[in-house]
Amino acid sequence: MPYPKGHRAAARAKIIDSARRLFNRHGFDNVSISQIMTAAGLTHGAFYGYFKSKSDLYAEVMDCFFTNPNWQHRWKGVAFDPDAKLGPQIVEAYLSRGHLEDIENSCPLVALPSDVARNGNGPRRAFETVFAAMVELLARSADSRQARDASPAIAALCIGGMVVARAMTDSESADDLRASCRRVALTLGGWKATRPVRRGRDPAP
Amino acid sequence: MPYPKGHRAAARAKIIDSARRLFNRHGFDNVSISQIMTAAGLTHGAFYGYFKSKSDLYAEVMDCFFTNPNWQHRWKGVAFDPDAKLGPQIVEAYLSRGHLEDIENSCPLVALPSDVARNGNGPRRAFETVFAAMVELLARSADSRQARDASPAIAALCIGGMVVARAMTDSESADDLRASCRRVALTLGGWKATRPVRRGRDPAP
DNA sequence: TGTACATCAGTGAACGCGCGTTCACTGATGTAC
DNA sequence: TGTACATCAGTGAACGCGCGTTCACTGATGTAC
Repeated sequence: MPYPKGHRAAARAKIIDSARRLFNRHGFDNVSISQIMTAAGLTHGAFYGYFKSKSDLYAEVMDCFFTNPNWQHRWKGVAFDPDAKLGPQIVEAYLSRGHLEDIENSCPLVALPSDVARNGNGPRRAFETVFAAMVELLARSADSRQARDASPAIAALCIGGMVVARAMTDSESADDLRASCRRVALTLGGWKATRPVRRGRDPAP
Repeated sequence: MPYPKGHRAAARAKIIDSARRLFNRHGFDNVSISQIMTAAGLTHGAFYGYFKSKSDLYAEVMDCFFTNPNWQHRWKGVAFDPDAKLGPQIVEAYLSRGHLEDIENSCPLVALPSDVARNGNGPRRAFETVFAAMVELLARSADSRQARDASPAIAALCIGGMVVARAMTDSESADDLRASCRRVALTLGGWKATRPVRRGRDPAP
């Protein structure tokens, strides 16, 4: 045991974290193994000591938003109130300017849907799982049958709004779109506007 | 004038059409100039007689859904009723199984949003224009101020629903999601369910 | 406590490959006579 | 109508480059004595 216990696990986690940030920013196919490994503080050759191939990484990178029990920690600068309803807080956080701008820590449902759709079943199943987890969280906060039935649409609305807002050049149009989606999403869920406490100086959306 | 009049324009259009189909299916970065030119019946060297560079093609490929005056012809197998409201017909067509499966002729807002977000301002502006055209068409069919204000969210809902449905492995989940989005989108627009006449054997969504 | 050693995480040169782009050349065409 | 020619759309070899992947090797480490 020439290296400290947990060394390999820590290195592996660091590689996945580097890959997540780079994939979110540039997409699966525009990130090389060298870039990932350099960002993780290693050289490209070490990669194959941890993963069978580049495509093996795909599914692992998805494991973050909503499925991980610690999912709330993925939202930098947002403190969720565990005593209040989670649904409206998720909608607010999802459509926030923070989430729009923090590409690296973005929800993969927003950053990578086209890449996932073009790749194998591994990443697609991971994507499905994350989406199902998001829908489930929203449905749990629904008071009426109508609102519960609308949960998949509320999730699709949040994702679609962010995907389109990210593609826009004009930040004012993007703000308008986020505001429109936010209002409609909260109405669909039967929720009043809430605002999760922000830790940073992040201006309100 | 050693070649027939219009020869160049026709060849150029064919290259753009090949590029559109290939980009929709594989994404911007996974399609080579050779592939595009071969699909257009030419060799890769001829490309630079038509375009300055590969990225020059991006914006041109977006010019289809909604912005082109002939946009209705882009929907294969769907006949729009010009005497009825267009809004609900667009929602139905957008969230149809036909649109889900016909990747090559997909609306670029669904097929390419992540690619656009990662590329320069040219494709992004083209994307914005197509989105604005879609919102405008939806808003024109709105009867109330409330429905008109919801138009951007309706568009985002249609796009988000399709983007997520395309990423799913399970076609039943995808069908459920499309149905949920369709129902909610029609309600938001204040529209009753309509069904555009289908020319093909395409089963109803 | 000090030293010799076995372990194995990590290195970096090398591979074949396809990419975007360039450019000297080819050859089918419409035109002029 | 027949021929010689100028035009220019298209060809395909060549370029430098970075990719994913392999593998013989290095060298820092914890362990045994």
